[in-house]
Amino acid sequence: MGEFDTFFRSAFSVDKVIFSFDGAALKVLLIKRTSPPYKGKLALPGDLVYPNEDLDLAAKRIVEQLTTRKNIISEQVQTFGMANRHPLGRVISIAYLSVVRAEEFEFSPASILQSAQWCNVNEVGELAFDHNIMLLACMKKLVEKASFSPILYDFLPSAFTLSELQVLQETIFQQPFEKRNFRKKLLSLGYLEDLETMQTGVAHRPAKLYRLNREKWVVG
Amino acid sequence: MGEFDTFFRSAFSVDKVIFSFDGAALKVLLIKRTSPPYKGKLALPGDLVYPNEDLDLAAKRIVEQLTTRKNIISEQVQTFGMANRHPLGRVISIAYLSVVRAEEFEFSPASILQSAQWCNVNEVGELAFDHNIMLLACMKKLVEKASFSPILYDFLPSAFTLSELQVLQETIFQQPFEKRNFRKKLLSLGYLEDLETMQTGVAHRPAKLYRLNREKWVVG
DNA sequence: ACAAAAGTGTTTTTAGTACACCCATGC
DNA sequence: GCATGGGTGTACTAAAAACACTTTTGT
Repeated sequence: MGEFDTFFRSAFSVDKVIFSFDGAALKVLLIKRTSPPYKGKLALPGDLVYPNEDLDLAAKRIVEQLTTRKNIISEQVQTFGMANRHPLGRVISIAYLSVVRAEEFEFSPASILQSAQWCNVNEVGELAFDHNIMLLACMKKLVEKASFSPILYDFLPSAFTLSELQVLQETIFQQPFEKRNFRKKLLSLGYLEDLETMQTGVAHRPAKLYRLNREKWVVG
Repeated sequence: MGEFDTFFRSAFSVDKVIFSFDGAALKVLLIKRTSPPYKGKLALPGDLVYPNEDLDLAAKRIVEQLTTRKNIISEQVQTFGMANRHPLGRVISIAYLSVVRAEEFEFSPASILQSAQWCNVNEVGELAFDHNIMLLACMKKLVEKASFSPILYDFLPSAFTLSELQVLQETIFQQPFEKRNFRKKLLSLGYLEDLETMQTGVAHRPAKLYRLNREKWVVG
């Protein structure tokens, strides 16, 4: 038996963990599977990778099949390769992470057919395949990245208030921050720009709006 | 054409980035390829994954083919999946990282046949496949992990001096540390135990030996 | 005695923590 | 005018940075 017969009998898939934030909780995009295996079960959106398709492009394709938006960044997180993880054959799966704003992530007809929905990450229940483990790995990665990259700002609109940012960080890091120290710290970092405009239509003193200046971001 | 024919024509391999430290520089284990493609070229050790073999076990197997030692920990780093990365077919490769002591990593007959050798990571030249990129990704991962896990202690013998530890950290983080502050910091962390023995046979004041108490390690 | 690396204390600077009150808007 | 969240300053504490000399061994 030649190498081809022995080894070239496998497939790989990409599964997407797409996060958003609704102002109170971290959400993940799930679909209801329309075909076996695990038909009818909630799962992460994903697909097999075409034989001549780069992995990163497969991740991009899967996102673009779900929404009418373009240019969403995908980041590889981890590969899941237990021999028995897929009931129909040897399929390893590479988990990719994206962070989006739900308001801008308009569902495509294809994702509506699959009952795409935003679920609170703490209330997803049992998912198809090893997708619960994938979700946990991506949540961990998100927390890691949050300390060293501007990834959390992808959850927010381009203009946001410091309170919105604080609630987001408290949700992701799962700890409360003291208001004055939080504001002092963030403004001292120098990458938030005061837009010199205000919230409107709120039943309390309106907050200043800020934007992230990515050029001024420095690691750490 | 069914799903099987379309998709189940791929293979995956595991490539190992095995690091050691010779007291001055970070080293990586390379072999000389004995078969095409890239025959005769330096490469990371790796192999195709068997159809019913877990990925993590494949990583373990590849390490165990290289040395007479057992129980070496492998950690998954990143998956490389450009469609054209392997000249003979669609093969994605999962890079795994290990940290070992070269003194204890006795080469097996198989690795001697492949001219296994420790190369300074800054002097590897052009490697087979996309292995230069893999090496860089694993070096980055090593630096990341070094801040949050006791991985660097796998480079050191069980009894080591603070100076050895300092040189190691300076090499990995590529920055010098001030001696007194370095020692104060590390001893304050509380996970180094004074073995109450000394170096012998050195032409200067002998240093105290310490060991890592992994139970006392705390994250951060 | 000298070369070579080990070992140690104190001051200064910086970053983090804790804490309480006034402000602007919608209703 | 009152409820709601926005916005600010200062004192205290802990950690990090800077810095120079003495000690122990082999040769």
